[in-house]
Amino acid sequence: MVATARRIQQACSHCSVAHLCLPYSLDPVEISRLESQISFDRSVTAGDQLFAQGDQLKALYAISKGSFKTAVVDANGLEQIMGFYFPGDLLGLDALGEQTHQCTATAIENAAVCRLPFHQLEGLLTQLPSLRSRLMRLMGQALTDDEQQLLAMGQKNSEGRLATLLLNFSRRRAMRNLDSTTVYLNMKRADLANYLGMRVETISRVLGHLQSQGILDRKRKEVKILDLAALHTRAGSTAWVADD
Amino acid sequence: MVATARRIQQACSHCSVAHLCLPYSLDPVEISRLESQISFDRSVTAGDQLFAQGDQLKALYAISKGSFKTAVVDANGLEQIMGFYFPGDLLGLDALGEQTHQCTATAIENAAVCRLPFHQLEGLLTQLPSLRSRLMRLMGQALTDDEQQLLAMGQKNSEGRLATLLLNFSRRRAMRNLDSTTVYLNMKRADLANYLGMRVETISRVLGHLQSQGILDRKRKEVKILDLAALHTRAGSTAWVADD
DNA sequence: CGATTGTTTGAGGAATATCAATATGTGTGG
DNA sequence: CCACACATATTGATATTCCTCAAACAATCG
Repeated sequence: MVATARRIQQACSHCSVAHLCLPYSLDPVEISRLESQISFDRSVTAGDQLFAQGDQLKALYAISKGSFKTAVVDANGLEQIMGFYFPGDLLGLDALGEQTHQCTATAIENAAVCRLPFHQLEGLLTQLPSLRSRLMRLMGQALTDDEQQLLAMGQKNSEGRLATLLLNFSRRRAMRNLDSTTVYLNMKRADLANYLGMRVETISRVLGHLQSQGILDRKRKEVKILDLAALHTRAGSTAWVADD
Repeated sequence: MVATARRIQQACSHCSVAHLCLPYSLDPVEISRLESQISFDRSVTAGDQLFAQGDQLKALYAISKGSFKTAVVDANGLEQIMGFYFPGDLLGLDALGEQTHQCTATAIENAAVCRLPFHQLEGLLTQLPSLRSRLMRLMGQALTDDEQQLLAMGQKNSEGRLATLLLNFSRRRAMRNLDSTTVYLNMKRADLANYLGMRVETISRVLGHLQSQGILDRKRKEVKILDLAALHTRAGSTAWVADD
C-alpha cells in the first residue's frame, strides 16, 4: 500500500510543483518520456552537496522537498552565495554552457531531489523541441533572477535588499500555493548576509527595525509579514535615501 | 573595388572577432549557412537603442564596431546598468527565454552590428546542433558574468569593484588582440557608477587614488594600466577590509 | 547539561554618500 | 573658428550608513 502510494507520487504528473518545474508546458506523452529518465525523490541530508563547483555535469536536479543554497568561490577565495532554492526549482542549469558546474549546491535542511541524468536529457532535447525551449526559458529566468539581484545590490540599501528578499520568498511560496504571508529563513544568518552583501549584525538590526515598525513578526526562523504594502515600499526604496 | 573589399569583410569567416562570436566552433559549411541569414555591419548612432526592454525578440545582434550598454528598469523605476559590450559580443541573449527583451541596449558611441533575425536563427537551431550548443554556452557565459558581478558587488569595496572592472575590460581587449595595458572608459561616469553600485564622485576619487599610487595613468577616457599586479591585488581585496 | 555554534545588542569608526563649488569638455549658432 | 551654453567630471567638506569589535544571549548537539 505504502509502496504503491509512493510510486504514484513519484511521477511529474502527480507532483504539486510540476507547474514550476521542467515538465511545465510539455504534453502528457512528453512528460511520460521525461519521467522514464528521472530517479525520483532521492533524499539529501542537511549540509550535503548535490554537486560542487568544477564538477563535470552529470545530472540536473529538481528539488522535491527542502531547500538548497548555491555558492561560487572566485580565484581570490571570495565566496558568494548565489541563490536559495525551494521545491520545484531546478538546480544545475548553470552547467549547461560549459558542461561543468559553475557553483556548489548545498542542502540547507534535509531535502529530496529528482535526478535527471544529463545524457538522457540531452537525448530528449533533440526529440522534444518543447523541452529545449522549456530549458531555455528556465535559463532565461535564472539570468533575470541574477539581474534582479544585481539591481538590488547596486541600487538598494540594506533594508531594501532584505525587504526585497522577503518579498521574493513570499512570492515563491505563493507560486507553490503556500501561505505567502509567512516566510521561513532556514538558512544561517551568515549565508543570508553573504547573499545580501551585508553583515549578520545588520540583518539582525534591520529585521528588528522592521518588527518594531509592525511590518514583520518573527519567531525563530519564521517571519510573518504583517504589512505587505509597507514591505513593498521598503523594498523599492533606493540606496542611501531613506524615506523614514 | 571598395565595394568588393567591403563584401569580403562582410562575412564571419573574415571577421577578426569571429572566435568570440556565434560562429566559434562551427565548421565552414555551418558558418556559411549562418552567414546567409545575417545582415552585416548595420551602423548604429551613439545613443540609439538596438532594442528596448519589453520589445518582442526579432533578432540577435553581434557587435562589429563600437560599444553598447544594457540596462533594466524595475517596477519601482530603479535603473541598473547590466553590462558593457564590445565587438564580438552578442546582444539579445536574455530574450531567448521569454521571446521578449529583458533589457534595453544602447550604443555608447557610433557603432555597427550584424543582425541575426531570430526566425531564421531558430530554424538553423534544429538543423545545426553545434549552433544550439554554442548558443547555450553563450547563455551560460552571460550567467557566469552576472555571477562574477554579483560577487564583486557583494564582497568587494569600491576600489575592488572598479579594479575588477578595469581588469575585465583589459582581459576582453586581450581576447580581441588589442593592447591590454590600455582600457577605454567611453561610457559616461554616471553609467559606470550605476553599474558598479557607487557614485560618480567615488569613481573619480578611486581613479585618482589609483593614479596617485602609480597603478594607473589616465588621459581623458583612456586609462593605462601601469602596475597590473597591484591592480589585481586591489581587485581581490574584500569589502571593508582595505589592506592599504 | 556543558560545549559549541549561531544570533542579537551596543559603542565607536571607516567607507562612501551627499551637497556644494569648480573645472573641464562638448556642441551650437554666429 | 570662436564664444557661449550646457553637460560632464573633479575636488572639497560634511553627513550617514553600515561595518568592526566586543559581549551577552540563545539554540543545537553530543
